[in-house]
Amino acid sequence: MSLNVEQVTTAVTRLRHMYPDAHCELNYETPIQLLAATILSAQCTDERVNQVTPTLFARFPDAPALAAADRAELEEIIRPTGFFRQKAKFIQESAQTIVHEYGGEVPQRMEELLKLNGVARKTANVVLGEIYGRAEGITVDTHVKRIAYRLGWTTTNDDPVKVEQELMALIPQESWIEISHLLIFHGRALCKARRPDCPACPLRDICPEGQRVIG
DNA sequence: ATCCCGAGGG
DNA sequence: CCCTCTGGAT
Repeated sequence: MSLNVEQVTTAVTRLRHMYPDAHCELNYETPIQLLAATILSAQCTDERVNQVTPTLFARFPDAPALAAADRAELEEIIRPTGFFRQKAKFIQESAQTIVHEYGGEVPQRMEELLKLNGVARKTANVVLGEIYGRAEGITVDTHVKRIAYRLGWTTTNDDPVKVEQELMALIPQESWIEISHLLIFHGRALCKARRPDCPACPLRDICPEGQRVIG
């Protein structure tokens, strides 16, 4: 067993102890609502997503409503999350496809989810893991990508698909859903993009980046 | 490689 | 001012 595989086991144990409640923090009631919230979460804190989704879901509660929504009204509601024109387009077109092609139900297969405009592997992995408990891959967002690279678990920091493949080869499948939540919580708390708090980090002894930082 | 895009922190 | 936040399409 390679060094990194042992490090992953060690890291998961420590992170689990540090963030026993790590989970998806997006608020939603239904699969289509999670899909919409996840699209909104691109380059945006989930805290801000949760500020707009109550209004969004009150006004457009399901796929038919989102599909038929007035685009300008939809854009206005989600504006604070940034990229609001693209996100409104993605949410509405996905809702229309789901209504017309999938009987109003969010598809349960990766292949079908990836056909939705605005949905790539990150969003598909969130939906599959959160709604159906299915781990076909690993959710690689900005936190997961950054921390995996710092830990030396991946060789690239700019190709999320390659990062996901390398992590899938390194991490046992039963941890695929959990690892993303743990790394996201860790990214927000300590292993931040700007000024990571390495002195407080429980992974410092197994982190090349942490040992380079002074403090 | 570039564009979409707002809000908060340093 | 610059950087970052559960990205994706062109």
